[in-house]
Amino acid sequence: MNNLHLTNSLTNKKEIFNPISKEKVSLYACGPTVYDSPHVGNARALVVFDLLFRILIELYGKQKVKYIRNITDIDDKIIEASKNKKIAISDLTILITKKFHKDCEDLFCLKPTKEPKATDHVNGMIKMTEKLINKKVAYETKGHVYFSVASFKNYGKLSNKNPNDLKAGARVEVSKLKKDPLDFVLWKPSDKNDPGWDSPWGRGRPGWHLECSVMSEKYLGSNFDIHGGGLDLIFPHHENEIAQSCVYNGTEKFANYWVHNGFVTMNKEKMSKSVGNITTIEDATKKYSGQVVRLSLMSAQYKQPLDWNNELLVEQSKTLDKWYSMYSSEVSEKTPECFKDLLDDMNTPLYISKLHELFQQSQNGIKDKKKEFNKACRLIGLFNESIEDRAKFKKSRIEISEKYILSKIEDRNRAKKDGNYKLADQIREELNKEGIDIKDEKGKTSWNYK
RNA sequence: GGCCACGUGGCGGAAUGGUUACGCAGAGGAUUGCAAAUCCUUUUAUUCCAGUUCGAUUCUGGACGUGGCCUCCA
Repeated sequence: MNNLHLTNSLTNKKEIFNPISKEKVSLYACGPTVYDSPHVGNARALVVFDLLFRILIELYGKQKVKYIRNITDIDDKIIEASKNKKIAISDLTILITKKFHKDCEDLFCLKPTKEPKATDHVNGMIKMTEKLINKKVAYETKGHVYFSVASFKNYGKLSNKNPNDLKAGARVEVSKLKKDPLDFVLWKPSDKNDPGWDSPWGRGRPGWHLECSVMSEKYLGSNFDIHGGGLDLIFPHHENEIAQSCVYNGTEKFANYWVHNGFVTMNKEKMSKSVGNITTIEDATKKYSGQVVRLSLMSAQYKQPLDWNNELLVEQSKTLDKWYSMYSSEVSEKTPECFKDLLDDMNTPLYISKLHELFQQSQNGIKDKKKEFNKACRLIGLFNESIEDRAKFKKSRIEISEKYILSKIEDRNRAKKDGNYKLADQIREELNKEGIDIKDEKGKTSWNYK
């Protein structure tokens, strides 16, 4: 496979990816709402689109790919969280944004080309709302502005939903201000104490969907290549984005390809804050390291569910330990052969199986395979930390000192010399329990953090 | 109720109209004082029923099961 293929949610089919221009390839991914620590579910989307970014860079060149990932820093959940935690909104959003950036770094995600914030684009959102009202697809009632879904003929195309079915199945309390239960908010009034901006409809704040329409248009144009996000954003978020943007821009097409990642689950159930079954990225990376978390997130193809459990993490940990024995700063220049597996709708499990193969060939000393293996690992964001840094991380997890370890090893070697293998084995086992691996090779004893 | 995805060996997880995935675990061997690590060899699978076909795990239909969206969510 020489061309990138992606499953396009618009058609629900795997399609050949043809960018609008090879000189300017565009990717927009929905970023976090900064109200609470990001969890592993968020990490999956982060890693999936980071990987897609890397693939596009490999294909078209770093300078030619634009990757925009927004930060939602105004939202009802943020207001609520700031009240509950008794923290000022700006303090909260700054704190969580910092945490998010730390998580991105720990997971070895490349920085997006731009990371626009919603609050920096409120004017654009007001302008978009005004234009939608002028175009008669939006209406104002009592300081609220709604988008009229009935005025957009393609509504439901992305999520494969029939607006009539949606009405029949509506199980949410519908605001009386709406003309139609399906209509969604572009602008709403803010209470005195809540954040708000002056607008033609009074002091208020934007609806959630609006920001992505405004920011994608500003940085990528009215028609761009790929829009990504989690499966749960298809409806209503992305559906509403399409409706707004197409009417606003007067275009038929918004994003040409929609790519959606599957969920991380816990015991087969979706990991989500509302269910309460979350692991934060911070906790996961502290316990297992960012690389192991990253590798684990790539162990299933991005559209499939991925169950998060200790066995998975332990297994990937072992794999990475093994692979690190072939770590090298000498990296092949060439794109590895197995890159084609990534081109096939980002088939990471197949790609990883090729890494195992390359590892084995490197181990067996086959020419240039070690360089190729190192290149292939780096291509998907692995091997970004040196052996020393990795050892440092492992060291941070154990309590005993290096001095103590060395003295114990000396004790053990003495016991071995004396033929007291029982004592030697006992010492080895003790160190093992403390998180230290011992090996005797060619008459020399070496040790490593587990 | 509407729509969608999925059901592969002990576990995770790819692929495929006929032929080895891969990893972990298990078994045997090399190595080792014994281990560990590594290498070599190896056992185990396509939910059920019907159809299309010379042949189906793969295509079609149905059954059963699991999960998701339809409300904030990655």
